[in-house]
Amino acid sequence: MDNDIWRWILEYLLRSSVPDLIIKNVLNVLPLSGIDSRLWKTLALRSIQSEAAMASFTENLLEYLEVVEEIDRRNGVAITEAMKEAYCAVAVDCSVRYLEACPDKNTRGLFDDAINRIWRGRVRQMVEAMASGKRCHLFTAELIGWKDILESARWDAEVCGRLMNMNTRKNALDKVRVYLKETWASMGPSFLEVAIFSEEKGLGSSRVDKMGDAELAASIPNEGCDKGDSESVLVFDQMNRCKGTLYCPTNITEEALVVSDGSALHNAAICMGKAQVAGGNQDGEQLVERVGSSVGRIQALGGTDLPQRTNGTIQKDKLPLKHNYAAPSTRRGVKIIDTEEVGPATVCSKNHDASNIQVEKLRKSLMSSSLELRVLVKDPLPDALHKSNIVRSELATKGVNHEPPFENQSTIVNIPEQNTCRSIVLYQPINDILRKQTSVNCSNAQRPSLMERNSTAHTYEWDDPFNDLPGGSPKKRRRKMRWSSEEEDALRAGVKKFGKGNWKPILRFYGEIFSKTGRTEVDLKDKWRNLTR
DNA sequence: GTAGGGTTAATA
DNA sequence: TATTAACCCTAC
Repeated sequence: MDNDIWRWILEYLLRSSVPDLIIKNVLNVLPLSGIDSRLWKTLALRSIQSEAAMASFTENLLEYLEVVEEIDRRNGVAITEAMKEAYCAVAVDCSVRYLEACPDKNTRGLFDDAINRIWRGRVRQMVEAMASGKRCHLFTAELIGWKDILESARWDAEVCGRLMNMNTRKNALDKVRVYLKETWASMGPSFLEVAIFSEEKGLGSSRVDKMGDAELAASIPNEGCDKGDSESVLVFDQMNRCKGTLYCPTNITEEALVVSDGSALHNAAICMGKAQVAGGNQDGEQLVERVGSSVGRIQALGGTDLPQRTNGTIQKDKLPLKHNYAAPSTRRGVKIIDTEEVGPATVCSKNHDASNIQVEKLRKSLMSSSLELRVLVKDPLPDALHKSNIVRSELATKGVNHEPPFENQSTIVNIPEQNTCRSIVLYQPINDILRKQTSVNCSNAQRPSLMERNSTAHTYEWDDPFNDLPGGSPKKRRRKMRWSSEEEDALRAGVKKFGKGNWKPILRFYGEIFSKTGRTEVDLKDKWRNLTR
């Protein structure tokens, strides 16, 4: 199956409310190669959401937040206050819980361990990183303040008592919820949802071409303020459900945009006027690479801040490179679809071939993909359960993750039962199930003796004159390239972040460093073996 | 994609 | 010459 399709499906599932167990099974069978940073971030956020849904945080969540922070930092995305606060609150809760579990001063070994892991480990590393000139956006004065408080709780009974009386879990839950809501909104909907929506609305299909101004205009809900001096922008929630039309009270009345990409909303891409959209071309039919603006702000439905441009200039380089902008010719608007793959973004007011190609590709691939998924992924719920909403609701009450969308959940902290489905383990080494199956299926396979010489490992050096001989000539052996300290540091950091054995994600994450010397994931594995010998 | 054994070349 | 690091190959 096309890697694009896998990514679209995975992103869609991660953004949906399907049970974690299904997602875990999908992750087990999906080829995780080619996962981009946005998808890693989505995976991390889903993991955070799963933990939050359980109303009980583990230190994994700190790891997830650190991963997201690094991804955001590398992509130039600002680290929000909500994220910093969530990190701090979770760190506090993950410490204080042991204080509650072992109130007796003589049995606080677990609390001491937590202090060592979190505050003398993670937080201290941040301090050291800052001291060495590195930027660590999760580091805050509040964090240091809590470090001192928690340290003093080890010997100060009064501080200890105060901490035990605090509801640190609810505070952490609240902070994480705020962070998630904000971040999901800023990321916008998944590509699949955008594609499906645009198909339903006719914006991404050829149907648009056949629609006239009036018909297309009628398809867009008009709610809110007076249209007279306003500009309409379709507003979508984080699940890409249309929330209605937003009329921007500006003086610019040329053309409004139909924006269905939340990330574009977040990253400021509301552009008014053909000439401005097209970068100066008055008929609006010119291709434009990137558009975006963050001049002024308007409040979108659902509380999302919608960056808005209010003057005649277009700021470029505000949006990611790979966006496709397609505008129906007959409607004053531009539809923005994040395809991740279409290369330099284009604004097409006459037609939207690029997005149509993507949607068509998706549609066709999904036909086969669904069959493949059915084969590969075994739904943990029996068919009978799928058919019974009553049983489903019963499961939901038992915490089998049929919870409502996160933003609709109560803020009351309910501790679920112990036997409920735990959160997804982020970056879990793939496929225990398949590995087991493979080992069973191949149990009778003939394996060479360990003492037998590996006759296939003969290779020839680069300069071997026989290397160029046609017809099965031996493969060239690469020149030896010694590992630099930068590479070694990146590898160590990668193993710490992603875990040993996840060489591909590490390679991709530190691609800037490893690509200089052309390292492969096997090289990383071999080097780690050398480092740990 | 990863693990692990084997090969090769550089170095002490 | 022994050791080590880097690279290769194959099974799973």
